[in-house]
Amino acid sequence: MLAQKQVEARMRSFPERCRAAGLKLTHQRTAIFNVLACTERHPSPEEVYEAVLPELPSISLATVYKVLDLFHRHGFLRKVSTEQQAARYDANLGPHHHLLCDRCGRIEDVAVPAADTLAAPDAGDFSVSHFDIIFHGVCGACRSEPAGGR
Amino acid sequence: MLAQKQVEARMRSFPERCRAAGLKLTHQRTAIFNVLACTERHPSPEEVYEAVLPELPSISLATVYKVLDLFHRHGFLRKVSTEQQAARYDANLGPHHHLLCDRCGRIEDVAVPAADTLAAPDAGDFSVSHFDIIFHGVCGACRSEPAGGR
DNA sequence: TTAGATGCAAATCTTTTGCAGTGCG
DNA sequence: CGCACTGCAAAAGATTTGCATCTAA
Repeated sequence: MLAQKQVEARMRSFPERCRAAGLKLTHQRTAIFNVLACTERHPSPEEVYEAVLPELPSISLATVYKVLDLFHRHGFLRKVSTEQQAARYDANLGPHHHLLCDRCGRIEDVAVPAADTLAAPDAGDFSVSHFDIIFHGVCGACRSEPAGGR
Repeated sequence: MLAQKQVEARMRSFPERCRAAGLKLTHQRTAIFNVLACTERHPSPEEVYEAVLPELPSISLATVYKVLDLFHRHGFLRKVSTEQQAARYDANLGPHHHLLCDRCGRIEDVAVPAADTLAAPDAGDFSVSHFDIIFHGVCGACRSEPAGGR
């Protein structure tokens, strides 16, 4: 599952990574990162908040949101989407996947012939029905735009 | 891109599909489905609402939400996620993808060795940086549960 | 005729923002 | 000490719900 060694390695390098990124090392950030480093559960901001609450009773949910976003922007965390709250609809039921522009949010369809052969992996006790692939990138329009900036 | 023929085919079969699903055919539903059938833009509920407004000035956003959800549950539409509002975080930055239980929302990591060879497809003017695969299914815990229910 | 659908308004939830106070470097 | 960070409260969005009214079948 989640090797203890791996958790330790992630935590050990955390202060240095913050320094490298020019981020101050605070209790809140350490606690939040620790929660994420110790789990494979992919918690929501709310869940992260609840997980750090015992340790930092005065932390605010807004801080959790800010820190998660910060970590994500610095590549410390991955953001995983679940459709649960996403709400983008598509009437094209044929086999295809999506290109998502990380800059402007535009979504386009892509055919991915190679995906046909992509068998559901060893999914343990999960019974897989189908899968979606999201290719992240920057669309032509955004790429040709002057400045980037978030 | 989106062949006129395809749009027509989708719209032509719509009444029958509603009947088959035991859904009443209303102006609102037809207009909403038509918007989705004519676009590849993957609109949000809000965008769908605005698109049907000229035709049905008195439609409410709540109806759009209800109808989209209904269509999705009946398999008329795909729901595409974008992370933009999803907010599930993961500190595992290594190559892996995700299993999502459609029943309870649980997310698990999966290694997908075959995905390594999955090249970014012909993405037009999109420059792809990375991709995520979400395998949908039902987890063991949910599968062994008595009733299903939404 | 009537079960199912809509529209409205209010309630919920999630996420973001502004700002004053705090603490890391 | 100064600037970045936090906490709070309020704002802004997104989505859902209850209910009276309407309408497709």
